[in-house]
This record gives sequence, structure tokens and C-alpha cells, in this order.
Amino acid sequence: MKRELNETCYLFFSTLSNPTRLAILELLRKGEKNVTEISNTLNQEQSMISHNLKPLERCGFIFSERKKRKRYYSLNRETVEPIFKIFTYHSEKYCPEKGKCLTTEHLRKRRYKEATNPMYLSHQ
Amino acid sequence: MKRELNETCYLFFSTLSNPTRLAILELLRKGEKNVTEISNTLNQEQSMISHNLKPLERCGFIFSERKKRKRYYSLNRETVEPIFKIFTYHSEKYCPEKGKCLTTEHLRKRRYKEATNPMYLSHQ
DNA sequence: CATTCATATGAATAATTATTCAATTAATTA
DNA sequence: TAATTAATTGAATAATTATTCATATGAATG
Repeated sequence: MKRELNETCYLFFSTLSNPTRLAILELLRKGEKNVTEISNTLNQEQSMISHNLKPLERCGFIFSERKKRKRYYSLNRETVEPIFKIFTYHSEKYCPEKGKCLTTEHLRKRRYKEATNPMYLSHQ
Repeated sequence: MKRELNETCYLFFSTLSNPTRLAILELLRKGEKNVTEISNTLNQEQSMISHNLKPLERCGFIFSERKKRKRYYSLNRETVEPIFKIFTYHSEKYCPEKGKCLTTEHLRKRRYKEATNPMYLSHQ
């Protein structure tokens, strides 16, 4: 019946649970960027960036606007900033050892390490 | 170098991006529960509940305390409530059609529909 | 209107994550 | 301390999600 609310919630968090998409959000904090710029900055294939921009926009975390040939994406600061603010608060208080809560092996084999950039905690 | 921060962020959101875990958090808003109670209420195998409680606790979203034979889990309200508050605000403003932002087919084939309970938006 | 630049799409494959089932551990109590 | 209850663990399998590559679309310009 009200099942959609569930799905919205799941969609919200699953959209954020991807290192490429997190890196995109982080990058867009600096200002709007087009797909090629994002692709170059994050050193990821353009099609992969496009694939990841889609769920971010669908969930309202980013907006887009075409300017001539290029499409510029910008951050929905109103909600994205508070989300990361809470994350920062939570992780500082409850994950004092940061990444240490995962086993080292687990981390080592994950490829997202290369895909992302290390500045989420600068959110404020 | 500061890579752990990334991983903490990814871990934070990926832990929340699971319908069973979201249902557990929702349930624990009503008060602490042991594993069997959670398992019975959500109608999921006990071992599956255990598997899902682990990442929630590791991330500091829930706490646990053993009482005789049973282990009781409780919500970290301090951070979980604000997280859902922002989600609620965001989804009401930016996802006005709720689940509609996913294609119907996409939703239909997902099994998490059955696994969850539909009350996330009652968070306040 | 053909070409170029910019982005998006689709489908196959790769990678990750979830679920299940069997077995184990842990704590109590008879 | 054997039996019972409660929860966890591990490993196999199932399901989901990400990535890649090839191709298509769309907008601008020569």
C-alpha cells in the first residue's frame, strides 16, 4: 500500500552508497561541471559517469542544465550538505577509528578505492 | 592516505541501503528488541537478521546488550533520527511522486518489496 | 547537411552483496 | 554437566549492481 515510501528510502540510500557517485557529489561541491569535466577529473570513463549521474539526478541530489552542446550538473546543496553534515558528526563520534571498522583484507580487494577522492569529511 | 574517510562514508550509506536493515531500524524506533523478536516481527530468518544486525552495529547505528540468553538491540537515536529527518524532508520536496521515480518494471522484480515494512516516512 | 563534439543508452560481463542452510558457539538451567 | 534456548558464523548459491564497450542520439558549426 504505502510501499513506495520504502522504495524511496531504499533508493535514497542506495544511490549514495557508491564511491563514484559520492566522488561526483564531492566534486560538484566546488561548482557545476559538465560530464566531460567530471569524467576527466575523476579519471573515469565518460559513459560510466553518465550512468552514475542518472540515479543522482533521479533522486534529486543533483540538477542538470544544458548549455549549448554541454550539460552541466550542479549539486542540490539544500539537502546534500546536511546529509554529509550528519554523516560527519556520526562518523567522528561513532566510528573513531574510521576505516578500521572494516577488515583490512576486505578493504584491500575493493576497487572503489581507486575510483574515489578522499574529501568527504570536509563537508560542513 | 586519508582514504579511510571515503570508505567510512561508503560504508555508512551502503549499510543503510538495504531494505532489511532499514526495516530493522524502523522496528527499533519502537524500543529495544532481541534477535528472535526482530526475526519474528519482520518474518525473516533469524540468521539473516543476525547477518544484517552486524553491519548496523559495526557502523554505530544500533547498540547491543546481552541480557541472560538474549541479546537486545537498540537504536542510536542521536544520529539515526536526524538522518531520517533529512531523508523525509528531501523526499517530500524532491521526490514528490515517491516510488514513481523508478520504473514500474524495475520495482516489480525486486524482492525487497516483501522484506520490508512501510513506515520509514513516519520518522520525525 | 555532413561533420564534430558532447552525452546517453543498451546489453554483455564482472563485481559485489544478500540469502540460505548447516554447523557452531554461548549462556542458562534442569 | 547434559540439555535447552538464543544467537552467530561460514560457505555456497542467488540476486543485485557496476562497469565496459559499442553504438546511438542530439546539438552546434563549417
